[in-house]
Amino acid sequence: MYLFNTMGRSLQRFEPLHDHKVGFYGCGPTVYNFAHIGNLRTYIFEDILVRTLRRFGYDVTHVMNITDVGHLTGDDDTGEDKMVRSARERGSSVLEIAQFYTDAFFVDTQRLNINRPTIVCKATDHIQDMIDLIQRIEANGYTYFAGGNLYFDVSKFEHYGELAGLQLDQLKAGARIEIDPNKRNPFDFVLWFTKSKFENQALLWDSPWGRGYPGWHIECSAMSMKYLGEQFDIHAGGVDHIAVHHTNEIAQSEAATGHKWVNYWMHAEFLVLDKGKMSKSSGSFLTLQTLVDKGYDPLDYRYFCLGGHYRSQLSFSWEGLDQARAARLALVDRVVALKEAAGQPAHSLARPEQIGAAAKAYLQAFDDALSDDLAMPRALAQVWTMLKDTEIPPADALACILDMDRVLGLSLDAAEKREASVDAETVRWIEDMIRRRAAAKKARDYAAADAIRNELKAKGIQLEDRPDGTSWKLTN
RNA sequence: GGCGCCGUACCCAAGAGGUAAGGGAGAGGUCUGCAAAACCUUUAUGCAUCGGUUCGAUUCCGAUCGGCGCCUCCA
Repeated sequence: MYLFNTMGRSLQRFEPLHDHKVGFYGCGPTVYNFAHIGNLRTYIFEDILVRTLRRFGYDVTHVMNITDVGHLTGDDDTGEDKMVRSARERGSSVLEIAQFYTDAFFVDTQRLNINRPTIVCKATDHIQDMIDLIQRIEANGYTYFAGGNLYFDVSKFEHYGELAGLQLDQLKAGARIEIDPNKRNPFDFVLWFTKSKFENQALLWDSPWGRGYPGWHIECSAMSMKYLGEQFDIHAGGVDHIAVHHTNEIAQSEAATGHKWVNYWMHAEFLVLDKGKMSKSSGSFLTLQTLVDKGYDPLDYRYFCLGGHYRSQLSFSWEGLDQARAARLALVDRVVALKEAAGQPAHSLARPEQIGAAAKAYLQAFDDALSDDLAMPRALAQVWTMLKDTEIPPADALACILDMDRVLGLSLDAAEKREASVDAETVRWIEDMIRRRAAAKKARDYAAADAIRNELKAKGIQLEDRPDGTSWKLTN
């Protein structure tokens, strides 16, 4: 398969370090607030990546960090501060707050059918690993101590900025922020703080450089190497990480080990609103729960994300989400219909390799799209074209779509008539109404018949007259 | 100031140097007492604008306009 590697900005054939094993590290959430749907887009992308790699036979070890140290108390946004404050008043610790948002994060990802990473690791559980790594960097001569903090000296690292295409002399340092006067070079960054820039840094640890806390980039270097080795295959995150976070991770990691660290860098583009990216400061902070509260299924949002390529900005709108929901429900209906037509339970279906040639061609096209840098929109197009191909027997189509869903992650195997959830009493009532309407129709009293139909429709029940009688369904 | 991305039908969104996937929405039709559903058909001679390269560009190059991102924690 081919993946777009930010390092080199090109499509590259994916060759894992070790045979069929893939070491994958995805930057996880900073747990001082709820994740918003823009954040979630990136995790959906990573989920698609992992599912695709596994589909193609790789044994993936997926590591994700939980950043529960750093700027937890430095967040001066107003939104959720009361959360922190009330927790403190109740005697809760910052770590308990972190745990709260970590739990919330995994509730969201689970609702989106995002597979849990193989290893989830918290920064605060790995302080010693970070200290050990910093000492290696220090021993190799890449650091200096100033103003109470230990800095990484970017001028010592020859390839600094390669990932982002940065040329230090051309950057306008401090364009948007004041330069730390302790830095020799504006792009130097802190490995270990003893002088907090926040007044009440809550978490402190002893270290060779004094009591303090780690810099913001070191945790990813330390934890990824701990679980995946000093060199591994893929590292992913949002595009915003390219210039600073990942650039600094590379510098410190390779300064410590003296060799290449990561082979493939992948970055997901932003979900954008009319006015730009989603952020707290602009007041456009939508959580998955907000969508649920408005009546959407989390998978509507997953489907929405599947509609755009991960390397393109995706514009969010309620209209767009409505369209995704309509498409997803149509897909589910289709699968339900196929199940009935195929007349057999899903588990007894043909395995992919036993599917007929016609359907198999679509499966191949689907895989081809995935292997071309995860071209989900094209893969989705194959899904629909296959489903509308009348040449394909229902059983084949069903086996095919369920196999595709191993990557789509839309829970199509669980698709069933939503009508099954209606309670028995209501069903009896509906059936009674249908009988009364049938009688009215027989008497050619269409006004009465239509009145019954309208009454049901007002309750969200749609009647459908078929050659073999009248059936009903819930309206979308 | 530096770096980068994008501008495709009513909406979302693929794509490709050789004549525009898919979904949503809309329209027409079949069916129906009428609907609904389903199915069929259909909706960009056109891909921001202006130049250039080419037998040929929307796809390559340049300029312009517009939008967005990064250079600060940030998905």
